[in-house]
Amino acid sequence: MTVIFSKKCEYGMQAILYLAAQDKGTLISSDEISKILKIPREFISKILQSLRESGLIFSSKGKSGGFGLAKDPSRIKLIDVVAAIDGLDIFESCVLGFPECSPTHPCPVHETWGTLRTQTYDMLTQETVDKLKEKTLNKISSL
Amino acid sequence: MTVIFSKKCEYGMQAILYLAAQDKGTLISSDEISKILKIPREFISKILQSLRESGLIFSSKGKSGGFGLAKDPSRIKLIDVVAAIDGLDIFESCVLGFPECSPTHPCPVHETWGTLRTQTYDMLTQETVDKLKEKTLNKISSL
DNA sequence: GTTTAATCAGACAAATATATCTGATTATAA
DNA sequence: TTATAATCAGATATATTTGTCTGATTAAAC
Repeated sequence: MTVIFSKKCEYGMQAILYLAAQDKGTLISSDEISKILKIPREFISKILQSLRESGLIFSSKGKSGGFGLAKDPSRIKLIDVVAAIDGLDIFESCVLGFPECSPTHPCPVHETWGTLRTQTYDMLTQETVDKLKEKTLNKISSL
Repeated sequence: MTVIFSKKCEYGMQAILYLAAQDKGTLISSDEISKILKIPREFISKILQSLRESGLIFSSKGKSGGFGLAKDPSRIKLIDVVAAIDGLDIFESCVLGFPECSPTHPCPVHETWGTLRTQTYDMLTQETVDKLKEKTLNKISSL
């Protein structure tokens, strides 16, 4: 096994990209997200709830309710979803699993890994969901 | 939760680096590795067995037995340990968890992620355990 | 030869991640 | 006002990862 992000986080990113790909103001039900993205209904439902608690999306209850982005898509970054679901530990802890890996007690790959990690973090910080809208629509259309 | 490599894989890399940091020809017991690296005895034992099956290290049974590198440290790369324990799926599957993420059906971050992934793969391929010996000795001395 | 210290093998246990079930609550639509 | 379709909440179930236990096997040391 090797994972970058948990399933929850992957699904969360897919879902938020899906919401960002909709026309502004439209509400999407968890059922639709589940069907389109092929994610277990109850599972994505939980994930959407936690994204709502994190303030990235909002929800409307009752018939014809659903989910939508809670703020402007230019202000929602992939790293926000990662931070909300998986947390940012991965960007601080040692890739070899050594305890107390730091500049003063570096692991054997401390610097080289640090560079890659920073680049990854930057990428996730620069990628806002609106920048990815076109590509998301493209991907969705092939699902 | 966010993981790059599994605990098994992290421990495996630590252990093989530890073996590579020893004088050539010396055998190290799983008990020593367990104590120095603070890894549960029986757990690292299993991991060492699987690394032996993969041909990266060898073992000698009986009193004064133990483990050592099975080939020249200049020929053992970190990616070998990853391949043996976690497998290389991470370098092929979609970071957003989309099925069939490919150049013809790319996910929204397909290219940018691909670049980072390749760099990571290259790093793990270039880092042989002998190149890391000095740094490993340094780290070990602080454990 | 007997003791000792190591690997080896397989079952078992605990913790975590993933997924499902049940039913309550809410708000729209008929 | 009733039926419907949605979110919400908490408990439960399954799968995977991580870690432990027991004992067999092996080979060096005494």
